[in-house]
Amino acid sequence: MTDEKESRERILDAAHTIFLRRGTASARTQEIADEAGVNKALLHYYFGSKEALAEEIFRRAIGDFFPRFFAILGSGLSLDEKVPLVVETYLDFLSSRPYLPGYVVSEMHVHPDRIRAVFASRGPAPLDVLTRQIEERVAAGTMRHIAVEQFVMNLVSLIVYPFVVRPAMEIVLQVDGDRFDAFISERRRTLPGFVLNALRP
Amino acid sequence: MTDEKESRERILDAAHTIFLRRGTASARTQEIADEAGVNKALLHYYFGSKEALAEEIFRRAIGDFFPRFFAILGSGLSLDEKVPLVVETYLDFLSSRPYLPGYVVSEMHVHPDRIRAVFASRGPAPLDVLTRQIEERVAAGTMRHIAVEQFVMNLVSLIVYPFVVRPAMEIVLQVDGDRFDAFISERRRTLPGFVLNALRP
DNA sequence: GCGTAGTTTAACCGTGTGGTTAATGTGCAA
DNA sequence: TTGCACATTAACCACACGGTTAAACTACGC
Repeated sequence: MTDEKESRERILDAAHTIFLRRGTASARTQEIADEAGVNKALLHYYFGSKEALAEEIFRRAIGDFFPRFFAILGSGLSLDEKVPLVVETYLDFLSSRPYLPGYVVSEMHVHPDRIRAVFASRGPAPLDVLTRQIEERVAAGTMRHIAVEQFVMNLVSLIVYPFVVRPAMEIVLQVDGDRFDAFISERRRTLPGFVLNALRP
Repeated sequence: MTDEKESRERILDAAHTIFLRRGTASARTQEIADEAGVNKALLHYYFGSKEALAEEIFRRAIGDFFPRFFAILGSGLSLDEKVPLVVETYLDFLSSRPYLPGYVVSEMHVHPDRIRAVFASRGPAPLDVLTRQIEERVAAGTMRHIAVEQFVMNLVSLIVYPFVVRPAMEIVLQVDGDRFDAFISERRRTLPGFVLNALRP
């Protein structure tokens, strides 16, 4: 074929779609091949096995996740600027990728080894800038003390968790996408204040 | 056999163990049968299909989750008592069930329909008590306004999320269980203050 | 036009898996 | 002791699935 996009790329895109929707274990190589408009054998020609393809997709999915998050947290912005920016950026990012969080969680639950493989290449999270900012504020008496890891975990939890339980949310709130979006919009407004306020002395 | 526990119970226990560890799709009925010390056919004798068994396990897993949470939230305790109690209870609950959150998320991601089935039997979450308590405080000027759903979501996020990403946590923090436990202990201490503080006017 | 290396396909293959079957075991009521 | 319903098993089965193979198709340098 060699049509428009290269077959290899098309297979990757298709794999992404199918793996994220069905979960790796329930995804069928045939369905991926179909989605890519390609013979199933071609998929093995390029990637060797379903397993290898799955790892590639997982690496990409995670690669999207963390860097942009820690880029903001590690930047020179002040805390008061950082928190809203992280909230806004991350909520937008996740809003446009409904299947991503559930997929990542499922995958890391069954294949914790894969996380290790991904994190082996990048270093550990660079939190020194943030640490210093917190310490300064604490010293200045404008903020309660909190361990950096706890701070980051709180921030990430508040941002990501609703997407992780989105399927349940939509049923509990009796909604389809629209009301969920509204729910997230409200979080965009309120979360920064919530987090910053929580640490006032 | 009819040994000690009834076979049916033993199969359920085994299924719970295997499904939670491997994820439903990757779990093998043979492995469940082995774990239960039982012939594979017996499992079909009692439950008809792997699918049916999986639904039963999911229903139980979720059944453990929500009721005890909303029981506390709906109780007559004051907000200042409720929040710490929820944090404490829920963190303990999850600490002793490491695979539960990941399993539930995976499962609802691939089978959103199952959630609907479970929530059809119980009603929607009873949040009226909590709503009133928030309104009273807001009226008294001792609390910022916040929508109940947002309040609950924030609370649950902060409590559950670390367990959901536990496999990644343990790699990022370069730890096995002990340091994760310490991390959670610190949350038990700090979360109630964090949440309550966040809503001061 | 021809050779060659890289793509792509149709047709297979082995097997792991969920599920079935028919026979045997077990306890208990009459 | 027999009859009967429930419980349990060993041996099968069909087939969906991941993976293979050998041949054909393309493009491109010479």
